[in-house]
Amino acid sequence: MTTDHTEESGKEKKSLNFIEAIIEEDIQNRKNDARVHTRFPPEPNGYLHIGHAKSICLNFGLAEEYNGKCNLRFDDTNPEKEDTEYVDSIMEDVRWLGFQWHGQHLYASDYFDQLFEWALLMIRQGKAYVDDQAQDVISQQRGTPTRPGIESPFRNRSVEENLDLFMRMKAGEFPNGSRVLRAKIDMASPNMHMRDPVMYRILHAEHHRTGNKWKIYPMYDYAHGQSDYLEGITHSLCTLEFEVHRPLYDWFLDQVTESAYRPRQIEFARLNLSYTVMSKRKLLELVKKGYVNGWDDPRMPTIAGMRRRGYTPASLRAFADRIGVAKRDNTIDVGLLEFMVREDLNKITPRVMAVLDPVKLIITNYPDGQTEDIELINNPEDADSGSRMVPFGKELFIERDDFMVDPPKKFFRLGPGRQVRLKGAYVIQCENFELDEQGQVSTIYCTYDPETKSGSGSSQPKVKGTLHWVDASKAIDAEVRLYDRLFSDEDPAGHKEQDFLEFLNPDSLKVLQNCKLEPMLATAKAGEKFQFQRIGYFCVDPDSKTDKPVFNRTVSLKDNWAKMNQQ
RNA sequence: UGCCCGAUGGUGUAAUUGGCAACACGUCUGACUCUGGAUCAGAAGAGUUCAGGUUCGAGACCUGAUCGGGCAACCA
Repeated sequence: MTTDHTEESGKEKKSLNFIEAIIEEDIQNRKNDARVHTRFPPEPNGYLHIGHAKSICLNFGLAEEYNGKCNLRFDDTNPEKEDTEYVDSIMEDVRWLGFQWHGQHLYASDYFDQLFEWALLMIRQGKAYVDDQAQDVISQQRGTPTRPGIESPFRNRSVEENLDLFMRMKAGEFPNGSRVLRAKIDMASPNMHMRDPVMYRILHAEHHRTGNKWKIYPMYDYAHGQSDYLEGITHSLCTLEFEVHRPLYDWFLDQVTESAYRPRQIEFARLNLSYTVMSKRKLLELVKKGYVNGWDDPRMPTIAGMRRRGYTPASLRAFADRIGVAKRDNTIDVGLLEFMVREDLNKITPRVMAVLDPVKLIITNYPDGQTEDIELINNPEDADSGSRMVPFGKELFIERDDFMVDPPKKFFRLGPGRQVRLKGAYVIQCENFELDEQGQVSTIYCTYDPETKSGSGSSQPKVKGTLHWVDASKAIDAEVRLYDRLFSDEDPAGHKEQDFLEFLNPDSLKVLQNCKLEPMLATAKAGEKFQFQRIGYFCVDPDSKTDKPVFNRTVSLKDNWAKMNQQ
């Protein structure tokens, strides 16, 4: 969304997206009494993902922006697929994102009685009929996009017979699939959806809310618009694939009302994110086949997964705002999402010391047995965040990456003879190092200059690098889970010949076991977020135990050194 | 051979009575820095899918084409 600063007024004038433009025009014309009432209508058959987050932010955001209301309505017209488990997770996700729906949460199944009455009305008006044909016959008669369909032999039976049959369908007299109720529209319509679409099918299935009351269930096209109408929805937002359904949405409304009030369906392009998949089917497959550890695996683009990963609601909302909304197909660079979290986390997150891949460093001239407390600022971006004391001693751990036996000139860290600052403490100089049998650096020996303590103000040697560290004797052990993109291909689902699973990134999860953290982190609670100084943003995973903290990497810090090395 | 959408830098989104294309991410420079983070300063990068037309003037309007997406569940 672009803002433009008008100099005279000093006010921000936001440019409108196409939906806002429609809404403002409707308000202008006092359409529907100038009300704005949207709804978020998930089917409770899976977990919400970032694409839904876009829709949630849109619907609830528009309601807020125009002093309107937004309902949460579960589209539960298919008892075979839907479950209460999902209802709960969806409500949790919406609330977590920071939105509150208007009144109670609602269900399409709340309207089954009314929908049935209206169906009866349509039958009486000769606008609907019961078709006894098998599914594949009906399907064949529907024709193709380029060839008109043909009319069902049952299309013109009497109102009485239709009424009788439909009542008996409701009563459960017929088996699944034996009959349907169809709208009588136009089998020759160039729009496939207008070729006598099915309104009701027979389903002897237990519904998660209505139990065994119903043996027939309404189809989406029939139920959705009527539900909107019953709730007083004014702007019914959905994704592009429903564009061709709109004439049907309007047609069904025409059959039951002549009132001036009308909900309007508006379609927008769904979100696509690079390096991931978004379809429920594919996400389900990842879970079912065990490629990830459940719906809330931090690598999943689900809201639950992102929450566990450490994303904040504010960052997701900012993301939704930034990507805007339009009708053209789009693929958002996942880098933008990452930028949004960093931006938020940078402001709110306490900085802490954590060494992921530790190597021992001994300060040879530091007195044996001495320790001291070093004061560290919690967050330089937040003046109110204060400071804390962190233990420092003769033996420390530093990051293995921060030392090179034979460093290049541009390497600003430690190497034989080189000087660096230990963050918040002293300047040290590397005097020596030891290798183990594998040739890996096992211990680094340094000397320190007591005069260089942080804040001492004394003229200090200029050093190029500053390292993070932890006191070896006081550090706590932790497990750290490093997450990377789940797929190594930008568009894993976009290959005709190859299955998306072939593009799974084998390194999407790296578990580090011997990480060393500053002591204060022992008491961090699940969900708490930190910046591991110089590394990235991390949060405490629910798997965390008091004696075994577990941290998830939300996103790494921007790393120019790594970038330089790639080139 | 049908119907419905869409097309603006690498990626998104703007340009609201037609007035010489803006913002964000990314990229590249440089400054600063006790996070190679953040911040700050700057740069490159599109002439708006193409061809006609209307107009003094078109990314916006008209016509045609091209390309991309969607539509043939008793799914939503």
